[in-house]
Amino acid sequence: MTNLFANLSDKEIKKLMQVLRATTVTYRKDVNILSNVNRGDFIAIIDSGNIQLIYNDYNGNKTIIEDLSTGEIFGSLTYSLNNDELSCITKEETQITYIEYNQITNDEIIKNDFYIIFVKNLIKLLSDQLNRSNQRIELLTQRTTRDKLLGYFRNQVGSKSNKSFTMPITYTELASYLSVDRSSMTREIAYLKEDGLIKTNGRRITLLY
Amino acid sequence: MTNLFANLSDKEIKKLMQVLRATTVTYRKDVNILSNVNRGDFIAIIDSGNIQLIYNDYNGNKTIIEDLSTGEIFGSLTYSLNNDELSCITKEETQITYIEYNQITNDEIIKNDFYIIFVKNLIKLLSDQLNRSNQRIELLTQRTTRDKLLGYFRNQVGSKSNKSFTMPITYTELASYLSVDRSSMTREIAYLKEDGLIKTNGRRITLLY
DNA sequence: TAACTATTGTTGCATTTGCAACATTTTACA
DNA sequence: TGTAAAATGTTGCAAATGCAACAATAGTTA
Repeated sequence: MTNLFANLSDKEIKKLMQVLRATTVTYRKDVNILSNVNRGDFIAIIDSGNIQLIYNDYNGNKTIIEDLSTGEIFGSLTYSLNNDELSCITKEETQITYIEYNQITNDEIIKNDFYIIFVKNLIKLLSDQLNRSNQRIELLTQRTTRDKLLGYFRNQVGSKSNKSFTMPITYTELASYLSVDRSSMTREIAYLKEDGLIKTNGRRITLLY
Repeated sequence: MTNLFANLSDKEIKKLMQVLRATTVTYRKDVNILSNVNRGDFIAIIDSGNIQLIYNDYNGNKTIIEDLSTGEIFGSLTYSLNNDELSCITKEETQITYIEYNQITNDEIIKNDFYIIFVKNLIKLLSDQLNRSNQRIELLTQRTTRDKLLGYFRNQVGSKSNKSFTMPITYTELASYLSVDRSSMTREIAYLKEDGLIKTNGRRITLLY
């Protein structure tokens, strides 16, 4: 369940979906879901499943811009999807709810007293997404692979005292997230171990400084 | 004037500011404005002036994460500002309006019928910011300086037919935005010219492909 | 307008990184 | 449980890039 409907009862959600004129679609695996979306500003909520936003370079390269799963949102509110350089591929069977941006403030919806909860949820969701994007920018602007890795590791550790964490994604995905070559990244992780800055045990990483 | 108050009359804005318990502060040049903010979620709107969000590396490096000016917003809704790795410096005399996040949905404000306009403005502002961040991520994830530059240039040209534009920022700032070494970037621009991909005349750039 | 500051241009060099081409290990699933 | 697919590890090499150290302009302000 997405946070877009947090603090709302099932009944209220149902009512909300109705006045928002929300539509729900289920896609098979490996479908480009934007190819048949009739445009206009919209929000898409991933009810279940997993999608990837992929940037198609003008010279044919593909870059995974973002990997989104249950509860996360995307759409023209988060990305400029009006160019054909972005495609959006389901990585498994995926259910998506679409809401048109203009419906968010339609005449009917604002009569409901729970509307304010919905609005606050939406603002929270957008700002969370913005925080994530900006956190990634912080990492991407690091000059070296080493600094990107250490930045990521420190984010994961946060303010925990034991300075350990288990990788929430694969190393392959991490390389994509940090936009570095995977093999070079593996090499740099080896150097980090040599230099005594980190210790690893499979997916478990400990900062030693 | 920020877009946060678009489509609202002066009277409505005044009322809104009052019920939002918004506060306005003016800072001198080169002040770290977050050092004395009493935290909690907030939105800051730049009424006039210019600020830079700066990431302070654990080893002393500083990176300009973002450069914001009149009309733009920042705050905990857009950045995790609770760590002390980010500082926020005014680059000139700057006036800022603060709104506490929790006030956005307080009891008083929702009685006003113009509230819905404010909400829609806020959502628009957040999503614009998100679009900007994500557009930057698209560039930062390009593997080479060449692709970053071409990506930026193509964004600037957009769908214009003449494929020309005038740089809205300095080359120095562009290097920071793309997170590449400035001198290397200058070199790459020279290569792009040699290869006949672009033509430049000072700040004026033309794509030739 | 003189003097200072910021921006832009240039180049040699060391280092980092991407790329390619593998071997090995783990995971998924029929 | 066996097999295919995905993830991880390794390494040589060429290319891209950061860094440093300048010179040359352009822009700003006393």
